[in-house]
Amino acid sequence: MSEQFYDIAVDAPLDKPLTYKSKELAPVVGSIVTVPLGKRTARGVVINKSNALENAGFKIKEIEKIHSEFPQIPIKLIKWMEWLSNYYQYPIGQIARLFLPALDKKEGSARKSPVVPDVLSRKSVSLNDEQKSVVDAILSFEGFHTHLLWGVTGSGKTEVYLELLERKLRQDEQALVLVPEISLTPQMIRRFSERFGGQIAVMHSHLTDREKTNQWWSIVEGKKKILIGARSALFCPFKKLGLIIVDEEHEPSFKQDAKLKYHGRDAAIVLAQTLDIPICLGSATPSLESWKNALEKKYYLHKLTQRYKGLALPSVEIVDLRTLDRELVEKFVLPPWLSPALYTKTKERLEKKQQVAFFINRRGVANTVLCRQCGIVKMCPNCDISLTLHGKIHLNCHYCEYYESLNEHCDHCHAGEYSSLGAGTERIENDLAKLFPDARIVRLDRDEIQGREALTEAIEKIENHKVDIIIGTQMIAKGLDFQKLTLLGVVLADIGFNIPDFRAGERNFQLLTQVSGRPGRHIERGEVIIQTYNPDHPSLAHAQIHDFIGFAEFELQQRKELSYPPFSRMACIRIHGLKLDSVKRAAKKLGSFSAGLVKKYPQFGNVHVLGPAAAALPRLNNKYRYHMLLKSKSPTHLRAFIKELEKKSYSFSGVKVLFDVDPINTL
DNA sequence: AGCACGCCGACT
DNA sequence: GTCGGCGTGCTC
Repeated sequence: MSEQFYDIAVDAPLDKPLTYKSKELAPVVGSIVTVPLGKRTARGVVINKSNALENAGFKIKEIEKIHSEFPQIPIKLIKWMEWLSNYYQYPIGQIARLFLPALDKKEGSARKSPVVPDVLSRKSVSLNDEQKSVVDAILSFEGFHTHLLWGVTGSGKTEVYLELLERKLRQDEQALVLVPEISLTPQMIRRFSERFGGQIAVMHSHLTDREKTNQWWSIVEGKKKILIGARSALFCPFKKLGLIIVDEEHEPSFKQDAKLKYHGRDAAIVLAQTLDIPICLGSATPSLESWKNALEKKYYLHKLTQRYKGLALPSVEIVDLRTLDRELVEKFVLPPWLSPALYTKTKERLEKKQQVAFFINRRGVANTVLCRQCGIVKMCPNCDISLTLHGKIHLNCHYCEYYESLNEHCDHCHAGEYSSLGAGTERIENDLAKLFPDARIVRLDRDEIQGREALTEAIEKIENHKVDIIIGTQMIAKGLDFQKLTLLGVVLADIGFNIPDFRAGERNFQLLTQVSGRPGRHIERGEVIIQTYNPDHPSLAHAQIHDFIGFAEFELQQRKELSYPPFSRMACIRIHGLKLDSVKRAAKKLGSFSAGLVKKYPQFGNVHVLGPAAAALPRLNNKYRYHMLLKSKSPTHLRAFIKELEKKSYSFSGVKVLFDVDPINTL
């Protein structure tokens, strides 16, 4: 047998595959191998037969071993891997590793509790006409198409998913259902098992290595047909994948923020394209990226408009905190965060023995500053992003270098005093306990509820009506459905839309829409009260009338004017290191290097460089952090630009430069 | 990511 | 003297 060369993606942070040779072993593209690497060995995937010659300037080593216990990675998945590596600027060998299970194969031993519950009942669900026609429409296409399923809360997106899965299974194909990690509750897995019995596998980060390995093999060998998982489930090499569903496609948590910083939804779309299979994105409040694609007919839009049992959506009332009735506030002795309207309604509901929830959006930990009198928020004049308060008087923009110090009185009305936003759950709990001494209160937030059992316990208490008032953060926004809950108060909506991010409005709309779907799903029409200092904020006004289309239209116009995504692509360059001055110096050098690129090459003329500036958290884990944002209408040029910066980035000692393409978190 | 090499402080 | 701290550089 003659000697043959192979390009192998080895498990090391190298920017390209390495070349190895072999005489006796006959690996093929996709084989998992062990190769010598320096003074050690490493695993890798054969990604090419190479025509390299022996005199390439380095010594070509021999492949040590082929792992025939693993199936070969299909060529299409290798293509996808190459796309990921190229697009997200991450070493291909470290992507290859993600395809392999952590442990050796072993047949399932008796375990504590099965990952997927043993449910036998094959519940068949009947679809309404709208759902049926959506399923038919989606399945009428052959090969790769992206479908956007837009359905209001309670319109039965899951039924559509179940039917799509059923039909795919009949064709003897497998399917992948991607969901945000938080949605992967035992309740939701049960819902799928009730329909598909033992054909379900599950994959998420809370499983043990043994559990993950077993689930992995059950899909790879085709014993299980449907994999429900968080984004990491994308890396399972299916035997015969025929459909991908991405539920809650707008969820920012689909973006991984460490290592390979991929977006689960976007990577799924490219995977579907590579495999030439359909993909269905679902949401009640689609991301503007997806919505724009649907408007431009790049995605097929399918609508679900009818709610289950014809229940009306809750009424939403907006309370303007700037113009409270002082007399009433004093009469009831209310804390400053509580309006007479919300207080009175709460009282009414409690007297009717119904439940009331108080929602606090605590995401805005970054302190935004606003005038108590006129409600105007301090904004950056360059970026149209709210400024962030540091210490007592320092106002910084996190997108550019803009800085100012805070004046005593409002720059706009010259009368009101500034105050920074933030009212903790604990404070609210204490105040409510005083106002309603007989009410039983439960608090659901990260501090109070740790782990799945605590949450399940709290939910049971609420379901059995052992609780009258629920105080919670995002935790109560997600999919919870309580019989007796008829009133929900959003304590301070402003925290949500003033975080320093151009997507703040979008997130806020999504969140308000989501919480507004909670109350009144059973006994009577629900009611939502939103307290705010900015009653005219567009995300609020549209959420009030459950108007996604109107919101999207407005927001897209804004994004277009400021050329933010989806009208451009962004990349965040993160620069960090232990010494402030070397980080600063590296950041400055990268900044001027970037400016040079823009000037020198006409193709980079459409790349806009913002910063470099100190990151919102300027020191994290003992490391100083700077960042720089790139914005461009052309993804191709942006990628080429990043490649140039990457080459340059090796020249700084003691400083690390990381690339985040399509960043979700720019803090 | 590993692993080795190399250049400084502090300890038998 | 040398043991070991971790900054730096390389891996087909």
